This record gives sequence, C-alpha cells and structure tokens, in this order.
Amino acid sequence: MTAEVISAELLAVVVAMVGDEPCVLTLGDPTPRLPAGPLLPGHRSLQAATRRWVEEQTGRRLGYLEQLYTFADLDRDGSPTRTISISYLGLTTPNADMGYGAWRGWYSLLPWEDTRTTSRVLTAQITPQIRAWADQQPSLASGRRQRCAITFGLDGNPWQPDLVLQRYELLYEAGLVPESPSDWRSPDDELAPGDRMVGDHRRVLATGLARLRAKIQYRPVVFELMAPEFTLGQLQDCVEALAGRAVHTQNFRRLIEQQALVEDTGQVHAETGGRPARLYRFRREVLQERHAAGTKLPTTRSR
Amino acid sequence: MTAEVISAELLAVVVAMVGDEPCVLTLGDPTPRLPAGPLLPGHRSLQAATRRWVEEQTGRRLGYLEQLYTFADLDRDGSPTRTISISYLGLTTPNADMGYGAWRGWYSLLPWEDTRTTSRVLTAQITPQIRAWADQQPSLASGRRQRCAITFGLDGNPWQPDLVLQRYELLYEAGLVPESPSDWRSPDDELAPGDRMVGDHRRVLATGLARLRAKIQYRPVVFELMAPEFTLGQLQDCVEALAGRAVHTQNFRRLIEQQALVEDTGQVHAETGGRPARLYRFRREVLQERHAAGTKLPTTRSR
DNA sequence: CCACTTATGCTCCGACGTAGCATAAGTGGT
DNA sequence: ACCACTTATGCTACGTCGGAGCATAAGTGG
Repeated sequence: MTAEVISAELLAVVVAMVGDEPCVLTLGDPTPRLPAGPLLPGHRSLQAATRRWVEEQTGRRLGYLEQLYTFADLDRDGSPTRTISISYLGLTTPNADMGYGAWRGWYSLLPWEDTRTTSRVLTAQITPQIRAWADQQPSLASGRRQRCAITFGLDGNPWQPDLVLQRYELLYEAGLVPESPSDWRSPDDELAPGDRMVGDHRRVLATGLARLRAKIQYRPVVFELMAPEFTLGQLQDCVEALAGRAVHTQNFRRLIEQQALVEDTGQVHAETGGRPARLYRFRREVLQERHAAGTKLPTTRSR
Repeated sequence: MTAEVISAELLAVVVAMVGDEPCVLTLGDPTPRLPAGPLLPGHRSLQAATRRWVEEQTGRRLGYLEQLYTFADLDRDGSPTRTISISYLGLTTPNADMGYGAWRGWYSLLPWEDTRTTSRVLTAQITPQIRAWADQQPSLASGRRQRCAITFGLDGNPWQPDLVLQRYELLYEAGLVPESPSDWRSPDDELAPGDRMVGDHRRVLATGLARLRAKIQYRPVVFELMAPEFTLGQLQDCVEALAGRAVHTQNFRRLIEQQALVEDTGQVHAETGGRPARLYRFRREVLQERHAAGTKLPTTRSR
C-alpha cells in the first residue's frame, strides 16, 4: 500500500487597496483566476513557493503572507493524479508597478459582502432568493431558514462581517452562484450578482476575505495595506472597506490612539476639501512589543 | 517544467480529557508519535482520510475534526520525494474502548504550559535558561529579551495561554528541547523538561494546543470533550485544564449561564464530598442558533 | 455537632464600547 | 469678507460586561 501520487499547487489571494476599494490580484481574461502554480523541487517551503509564483506571474513581491487552507477534493478535475491546493493570503500595497495581473474589486466578485451603504439593494435581491430556497423543501425549511437568518443577518439577527465563507457556501448550495452544479435550477432563473471565477477560486477568495475580516479585529494587519504615512480618515476608510461596514468615527480614533498603534509624523495632509488631517505612521514596534490587539471595530448601527 | 512528485501525509492531534488531565492520542513506544498516515487514492477528502487513519491505528471514531496547518519542509527527512504533512485537530471523549493508542498528558509533553498551580517550578527552571540564551549574543539581546518576556510572561507581561507555539519555537531556537539540532549546545547542558516526540510532532502538538486554547474563547468546543452530562464544576475544571490556567469560578458560571450554553437536567451529582452539583447538558442547538461566543475565560490573577 | 469541601447567589467597581454634542480648520462660491 | 459645506478632532454621558470579593447552601467524614 503505497502513498498516492499527487501534485501540490499553491493558490494566492493577494489583497491590496486600490483607491478606496479592496482588490484581489487576478489573472486570466474571460474568467478571472487567482495566481497559482505547482510546487516544484526547487522550492524550499510552501510559503517560498507561493512568493515565487506570485512574483513570476504578476511581477510583484509580497510582504505579509499567511497560510489559509488546504483543499484536496477528488472532483476538482478528471485527472488521474490528485492535486492538493494550499491557499495563502497575502497583503500588499498597489503603488509599485502593475505587473501582468489585474486588480479586481472584491465587491465586484462578492457584491453582497459590501454593506457600507445602507443600500443593500444587493441583499434585497438575494434575500428573497435564499428565502425561496429555504422553503423549497418543507422538511428542511426550518433549519434552512435559521441558517439564512444567521448568515445573512435576517429577522433581527446581526449581520456578521466575517461569515463570508458561510454566505458563499449557502449561495452555492442554493445554486445561486454560477459555479454551482446548476443541474437543479432552470437556466432562466436569475442568479445572485457577482462575477464568477475559475473553478473554486471564488470560494478560496471568500475564505481569504473571511480570514482577513476576522484578523483585523485582533491583530494589526490593516497597516500592511496602508501607505507608509496616512491619515486616520484613510485608515478608517480602509477598515470600513475591508469589513464592508461603517464604523463609529470617534470611537475608532480613540481605539487606535489609546492602543498607541500609530505615531504622529508632525505633517498634515490637506487635499480633501476639509480640515487638513494629521499624518500618522504605523509603529512597527508593536508587532514585537505585544501580541497586540488590532483594530477592533466600533460598530455603528446608524448610517 | 512538471510538478514535483510528492506524497501527502495526514497528522492528527487527537485530544480528550482523561480524568482531570488533557491528553493526546499517541502511538509508538520509546518515543511517542502522533497518529499519521499517507493520503491514498481511496480517500475522498483530507478530512475523511484523517478520520480513517485515526480509526485504523487507534480503533476510535472522531467527532470534531478541524484542519490545523500544512507543512512541507525539505529537511524533514532525506528521501527524494517530498512529503507534505496536513495536520488536523480532533476532539473526543475517552470513555469508549481504548484501541491501540495511548493517551499521554499534554503537560508531560509540554510541562511549561501548565500554570494552574502557582508552582511554576517548571518555569522557574526554564526562565533562567531562556534568559541566558537571550543574553548570549549581545547584538540580539534586546530583541530576544523582549521576545522571552512576551511569550513567557516575564517582567510584568501577562502570561498568554495561547502563545503555545511561540513558546515552543523559542525553546527550540534556544536549543532547550531535544528536538533541536543541538549542535551548538554542549551535551551536558540541562534541557527544558518534557518528553520528546518523533520528528516535529511535538511542534504540531503545540500548534494544536494553541489553536484549541484560542478557540475555546470564541466557540463552544469544550463540550466536545465533556460527557453528555456534567456539572459546572467539571466544565470549569476542563476549561482550566485546557487553558492551563485558573479561572474565577463565579464569573465563569455567570458567563455560561447568561449565554444559555447549557440546560439543567434536573439531576444532581454528589460524589465530591461537598454540596451536590446540578447536572447540565450542552444545548446543541446553539451550534445552529448563533455563531456563538464560546467559553470566555474569566481570568483570575489570584490563586 | 463540627470542620471541611464544593456549589451557588449576589453585589460592587472599573474598563471599555456606544453614542451624541461641540469645535477646529480647511475649500469653494458669492 | 462672508457663508455654506466638508473633514478632522475633542470631550462627555451612559450602559454593558468582565474582574473580584463576600456570603450562604448543602453535602461528607470525623
């Protein structure tokens, strides 16, 4: 009984803020895909291999890189040798050269994840569809209804930003994303909005988003996405874009300052048509100093 | 340029409470190792493969199972084909048949992780050694000292239960665990206490412990380790054993009750030589109901 | 009946998150 | 110069929750 012959593939979810929008690095034109590549004999470690592939395919170096999850389902394609996919989450800034890849907005791929504006027109489109799915099989309805309510924050349940993966999986099961085996849905049914990706890459993206949203709450990783100097307003915009949710400005500032995560540069930034904002710099020391609590999200119900 | 030929191996950290002690399922006699096995063509998924191997090698079924981390370092052994190790964390109860494996106490493998008693004789033995290591190279001393202080809670820093992996890695780097390439330490030096394990299995164990300690704080997973019915005292003992730390009794009860994690069975348990305790049962519904906050640890400084 | 143990109830306090009010300091238009 | 508007920043009131201590209940073993 010898071990199965398999090959390993590295998958990268590389995130950066482009303007005000959080984006992912993608390749491929008709249908986008994540940068990926096989593990080769020359690679020293999985992380190093991921770095090399991203660099080679997109021409950019990565800073922060963290392992996400390892998949190895049989049904990924019909090939005889099984492929194991090890996914990573990387964070960068987009200022450098563009390379070959394209930055694609998170919320064009997962539109229902953006709840910053009260609009939620997206959810208003999705809600009835998942409700219909829930009631489809009477025997499962009660469980499904509850699951919808929790993952999508219906019926008085709070909307939880980091349930990204659970939401994607529910939509997948409900046949509402084009990646689903759509056997059981008639082709004229309207699907949930959002561009599809190759294979299960959108699910991997959702995994990355979920991890990032969870992580900014207890570790100061937002700063990996910021320019060296920034205003508190920009920082807040970034956090809000990542969390897909508005935060209470004053409390956010207090939180950042009281934790001494940043230091004043003494300079100001005045290009917003309002009172000029102080420029701050991340105190990199905190990464050593403490196993620090990162950006808590002061929730706000208004707005 | 074809993909490297590799094999994949599953590694399991299976945890259960045996009496009052948290234990890991191990195999092998002179030096313990974790249950493990290669990924075979018949396996449907990584998780299923792990289940099968644990079952086959130890004769026990697993309930809760969660992916931990994937390793693939070149130096794991000298073989030409690379091995990728995918590690999992499993939780069970030990009441069933013992199978072939042996339950080994966490704290016999990682003694410095138990800070329930103020004894800390262990730490009192380790502290001077890591201090010596920190001061060994003057150029690195300041950074190393701070790292020791944070990971081991010295110099007024709080002791953080979930830094298990960081502590193990520090001891490894300092050459204080027998798994270290001990080149640079003279053989008569006294090492940190704790039984060694095969290969890097002890590091994997540390990873599992870290994950579990972190997880019980925000997800109700403790109950996977409890008998169907239990007293709040037993639950607290379990949490304390896992966290390696004492918690404030009254606050712990308040926390559990206010979250409605358990329900009264109406029965009592009177074998402790004190006032009989009510017996409770985990409300499995909460797993559905909410993405619930699990056992927060009401820290206690006294005791 | 007493000493001891475990279980359980209740209260006080301080930290922090939530929220609203108020002010400062720019821009662009009249 | 003045005004409307925008963004930045400061401060205070309030409620919730975690941290800690005091007190009581209800068993066991001498």
